[in-house]
Amino acid sequence: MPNEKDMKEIVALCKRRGFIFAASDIYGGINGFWDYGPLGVELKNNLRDFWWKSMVKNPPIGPDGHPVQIVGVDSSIIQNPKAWVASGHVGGFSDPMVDCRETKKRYRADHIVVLKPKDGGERWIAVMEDDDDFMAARLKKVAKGKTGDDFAHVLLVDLDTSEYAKVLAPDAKEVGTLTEPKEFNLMFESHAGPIQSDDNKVYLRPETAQGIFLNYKNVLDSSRVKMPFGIAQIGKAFRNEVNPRNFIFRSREFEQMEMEWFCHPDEAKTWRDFWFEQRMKFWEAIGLAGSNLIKRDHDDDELSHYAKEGLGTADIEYRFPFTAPGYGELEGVAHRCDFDLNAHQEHSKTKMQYLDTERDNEKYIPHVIEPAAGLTRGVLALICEAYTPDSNRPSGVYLNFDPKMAPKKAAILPLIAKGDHPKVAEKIYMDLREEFEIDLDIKQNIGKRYARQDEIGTPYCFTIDDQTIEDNTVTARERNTMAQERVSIDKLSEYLREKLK
RNA sequence: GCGGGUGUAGUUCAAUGGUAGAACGUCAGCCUUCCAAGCUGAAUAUGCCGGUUCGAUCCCGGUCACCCGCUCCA
Repeated sequence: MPNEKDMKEIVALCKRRGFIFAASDIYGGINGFWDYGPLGVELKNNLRDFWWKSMVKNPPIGPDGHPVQIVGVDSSIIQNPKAWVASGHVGGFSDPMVDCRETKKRYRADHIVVLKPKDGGERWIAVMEDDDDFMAARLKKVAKGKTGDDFAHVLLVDLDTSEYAKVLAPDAKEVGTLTEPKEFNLMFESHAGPIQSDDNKVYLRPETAQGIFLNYKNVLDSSRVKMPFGIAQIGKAFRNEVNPRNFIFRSREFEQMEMEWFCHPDEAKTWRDFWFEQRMKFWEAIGLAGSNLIKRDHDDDELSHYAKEGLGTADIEYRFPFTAPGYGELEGVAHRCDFDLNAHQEHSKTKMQYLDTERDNEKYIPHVIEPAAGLTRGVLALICEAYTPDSNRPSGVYLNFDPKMAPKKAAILPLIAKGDHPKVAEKIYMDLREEFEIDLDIKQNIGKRYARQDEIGTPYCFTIDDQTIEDNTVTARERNTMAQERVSIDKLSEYLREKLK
């Protein structure tokens, strides 16, 4: 299947050409961490800068026909731990899990209900919470037709672990196979200061959003922003994922691009719809168009703690090779209500109310619409989308990056490594590199060099030949079609500028 | 965290209880007027730790990493 996008080959290409390496490769790697190589960092920066431009520097026109207002921040990765208590991450970002020694299955301890026979029977039957079908089937099988009413219902987490010996696990045949609950804390911990104790325990942020909420008041007091407005941030975030998988898709250290849009509660729906549409346009503008990009609304039972009320969350998902025919999340647009500002107001005793002079001096805590995108997931989507096997060209594959995203915009290639060609090439290179990311490649035959540029997704190659010496034109070779045209040397900047729009 | 699989050069693959090979890629030189051409040469590998053995890349144990399936995934 020559035209299938094979994840193994994509990963190999990423390493071979310097996009993405396993972190600490020479020590055998480390699970859940990846490094960006010379081309990977260019690609990531291009995506990052395009996001910043489309949010902060040149934000879209709002529904009322006027440009919206968004400012940026860059907050610390480590915050006062109270911030994570207030945000709900200390309490809610960890789950107690139990394993079954017999069946090797794992369950959320707080989702298991234990049925204690009212007649004093010694076998306590564990079932999934809120799953009546499962309970009925289970009781039919192991309790001879008794019903739920014949039992006292107790949460597993409320049992003493010494009582686990009586518990029959949900899929087990024998009692007493459940392990003690283990905490799965998804937040990385460290210590601020050289002496480790509980007193100076700190967390590496699991999302960049809280750094925005913590600075909401500072920004409001210093920046002359008015409701509605946004605060944007790009940065690293850390999660102790149980099981990092799928290359850089689920890693323990990753990068987010988040914008918190503050607005009057009555306008939340308008802005939620507006931002979702804008975010779709963003990804489409850099090449993720078509059926590989979809919208998906979250089901009620998967909503975050902050989004249970309100309008919920809608994801923008991309069909990665490893999720196909399904999709994987690229970005979520959530209605966080006033959850975060309320929580911080309560915990920090700092007033988060906004005095809206344009609404008759109404005081309110604004609602938040949050478009939160994965930068590193975006990079992966761009690579997967661009990866194009093509048996008709020497490289066998090329990366069809949108020119705006391509790590190198053009390569300058003297046809022959001798005579005047290299001199002219170097001059063109020096001129163009002031404005664009440019490769200068002199050695080896021209076919090899075209092929190499195809593999790293360089959209244009400018080749210097004898005619160049006579009339100051070069051949411009286009990556996708391999078509060539002659362009005047003094028009090359303009040529690239036009193509990169 | 569980189960299964895989670890040999940058990549894709060979081979072997006793000197680890190839192709492509990379680098250098020659050649070359437009798509990995040709010639010459070079560098680079048995994931890591331990055991058995005279000798282990090969057998065994552990570990790490990756892949698949569960589980999990604010």
